[in-house]
Parts: sequence; structure tokens; C-alpha cells
Amino acid sequence: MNSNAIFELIEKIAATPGKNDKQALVLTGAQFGTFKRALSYAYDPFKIYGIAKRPDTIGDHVGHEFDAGTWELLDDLIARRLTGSNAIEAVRGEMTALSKESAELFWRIIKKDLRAGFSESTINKAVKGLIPEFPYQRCCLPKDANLEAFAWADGVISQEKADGMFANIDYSDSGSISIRSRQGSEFPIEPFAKMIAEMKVRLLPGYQHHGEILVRKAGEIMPRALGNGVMNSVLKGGHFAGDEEPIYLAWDAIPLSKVVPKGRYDVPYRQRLKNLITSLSKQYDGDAVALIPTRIVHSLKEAYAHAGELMKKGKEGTVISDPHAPWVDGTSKFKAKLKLEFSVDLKVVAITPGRKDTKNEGRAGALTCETSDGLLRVDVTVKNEALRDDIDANPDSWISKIIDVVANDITEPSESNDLHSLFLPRMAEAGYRLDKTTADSLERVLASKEMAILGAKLRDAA
DNA sequence: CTCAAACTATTGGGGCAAGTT
DNA sequence: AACTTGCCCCAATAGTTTGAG
Repeated sequence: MNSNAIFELIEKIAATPGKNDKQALVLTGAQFGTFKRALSYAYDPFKIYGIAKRPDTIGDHVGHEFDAGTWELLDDLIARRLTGSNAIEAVRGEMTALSKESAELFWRIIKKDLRAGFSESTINKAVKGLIPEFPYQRCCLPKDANLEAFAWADGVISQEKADGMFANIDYSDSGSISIRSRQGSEFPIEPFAKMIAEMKVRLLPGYQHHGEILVRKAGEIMPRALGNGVMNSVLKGGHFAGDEEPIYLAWDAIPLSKVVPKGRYDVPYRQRLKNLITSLSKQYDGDAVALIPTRIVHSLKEAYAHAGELMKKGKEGTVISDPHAPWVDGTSKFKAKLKLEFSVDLKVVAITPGRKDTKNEGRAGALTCETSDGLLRVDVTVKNEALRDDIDANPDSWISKIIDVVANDITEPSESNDLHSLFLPRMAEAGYRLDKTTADSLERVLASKEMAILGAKLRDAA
């Protein structure tokens, strides 16, 4: 199967709406090695190319298909033997030399999106294990959780939602430990030597542990953004500064054999937690490994009170878990996050177009909003497709309108942004407010967050 | 058999560090 | 110094499939 034929099949899959039908087409392609290779180069999370902007091609496409040199070029990009303008020129040259169809395929591989409505899990259904996947249990939002079905009488487990970086700790039976991020990148072992020595004593061999890595600097836990910055640096071969050290707060452990995509481990959470606590209770001269702060609650009201307490201390909130919840790869209805959320009224000052090469290119992508004093500015995604139609039909009518924006935090001015902004902003409703013409001031936005912390909303929920 | 829930893919947000120009 | 890229943290919606009743 040559690259023109691969592109043709990709386009056919893109034009096929049904997910099962897409999967069947992926399977027909997968009998050809080059098709599988293209899928792997496009979706393997460890094959990344370091070039995000499509270079213009010069003149006409000469018209050849992928050859050994094409794959070699991709390998050179992956290994960063080619970077910067050398990379751009090499990609430009190859795309000019390739046929139109093959050049398009080549670019989509580099962008890691074949734009055909299928992705890792569909590929793995067709070709088992072609794309590495890393199982992960997510919590849902309270509105999606099965809160009534929680066994409140048996004691619901309420835990701090630590604001750091999630990490899987695999502790093999043979005694080796590896640390991986949510997306599977493996941390170098050496900077964590002290923490790992402690883990070997206090964690469970044969289990994968789930928890949060925080960075402690001079005895104080660093805020998420800075701590994750340090962690990103360590991930790329950097090191902790002399007064910085990682700590691990664990909340779960499941047998390594159960860590498979779509997997499930039926031992109830209460029992898993008990096993983890027993293991962590082993004596060791160190404090780099601990149980995430945990409390048992018997009502939703108590759960929100715990979340409120932590928020007052500046923490993100809590995660509550049903004591009988199994571990599942995916979003659990028996685990919900209770965290800070508040809404503010902001003025629309501009319409930001959708990104290039996405379905919203040339259309409204987000609304740029500001406080009345202009001290806070944030882009808020257009809520849904009907609203996008509306804004495109009549963009001017949106300028200066007031919209209700929900967010989880306020970010301070920084080197990259000289204004305040919002963390995780989204529109509360698919429309603007008819009853208001003035936006909140920054002062009022700050007050709204404080109000949320003090629990005005939390009381309603109870 | 129907309809709601589950699943998959896709779009959008901010901040930080490192590499390149 | 400015810009690009990739890492982390996400929320919400759209469309298809599944599966409970």
C-alpha cells in the first residue's frame, strides 16, 4: 500500500460517520504494513516531531510517494537530529517533493491527527497493542456522579484533591520502581532516588500506585504551576534544586496485572485503601511518601464541609469515593470531585477566530472577555454549535454584551500575561445576559471567588 | 424496541520550561 | 529577547453505539 492509497483510505474513513464502520475500515488497512506504520507514526504518543506550524511548499508537487527517506526524515525529527529551521526546511522540501496526497498525509502525521474521526482506542481495537495506552481512572463532576447511590451509611471516603502532578508508581515483584505521568512519559529515576528508597519499603510490590507528586521547596509545598514546571524540567533531564524535593501522596494501589486498557479491579475501594494504609504504616526514616489526607464522611453535607475547609486553606477541594467502588480505567461514577467554582459577569470585547486547520477555522472560536476595569481578560470558548452559528451570523451584536462565565480560579499577572485571567473558563449559558449592561470589576471577581470559598454555594448543595 | 447512558473524538482554556532564532 | 514547542493542569459538546428496562 503506497502513501497515496493510504491517504485515500484515510479520507474514506473520514467520510464514514459510523464508529464501527470506521473501525472496520481501519482493520482492512491494517493488513498492510505501511498503513500500520503510518498509524503508529501518527498516534504513538512517544513519536513527536517538534514542529507544529505547516511550512509553505515551494512550487508544484513533484509527485513521489513515501520512500525510505520520508520515514528516515520522520525518525530524524523524533530523535531531534533535526530541529529549528533545519527541521522546517527539511519538512518543506519533503512536502514539495511528495505528491499532493502524500504531502497531506505526511503533514497530518507530524500534526499527530489524521483528521478522520478515529484515534488511539479505535486503532487498538483493530490492531491490538499498536498504540501505547496508559489506563487512568478519572472522577466525574458532582452533576454526573451517582451521589444518591453512594453508601453514605458505610462511610464515604473524602480526600484532598492535591494540586500537583498525577503519577503512576509501578513497583514490580522483582523490586524495580518506575514513575510515569498520566500520558505515559517516564521520569528519570536518579532525581527521585531518595523518594524511591522510601517507596521500596512503604509501597506494595506487584502493584501500581496512584497518587500526586508535589514539590516541596524549603519545607513549603510549591503551587501547582511552579511545581509542575519543576517536574516538566526534571522530565527532560533536569534536576531538583538543592532546597527542592518531590513528595508522593498516594490514594490507591491496584495489581500490575489489572493495569490494562478498559481494565477493572473489583476489590472495593475501602479494602484497597486499607491495604495501602497498612503498607504505608511501615516504619522508615523519611517523609517523602504518605497517604493523601483522608477523612470518612456520612453525608453530602459533611463532604462539602470537608471541601470547604480545605478551600479555605487555599487547596483545590476534595474527591469523594464510594467505599464499594471498583477501580476502572475510565470515568468512575463513584468518584466525584468537589472543587472551587464561581461565576462572574464579563464584557465581550472581541471575537477570537477558531484555530487554523480545525473545524472552526474561519468561524468564531472563542469570545474575548474583560472585567469593567480591563484588569482581567480571558478567552472563553463558544459554548455550542448553535451559538457559533448565531455569533457568525451577527458578530457585531455580541460586542459589549455581558456573559456569565464560570471558572475554577483566578490567575495573577505574570511574565506571559500582564493581566489577571481565569483558570478553566466556560460560558454558563449559551447566550448573553439581557438584564445586565455592566461587567464585574476585578475586585468583584476576586470577591466572587472568596464567596465561593466561604461556601455560599456549598450550603445550597447540602 | 426505545431511549438514556456510555463511549469516542474534538474543540476550547492558562502557565511553565526549554530550545531556537 | 521573542517566539515556538511540548508538558502539565483541565471542561464541555457532538455524534454514535450500547445496553437496560
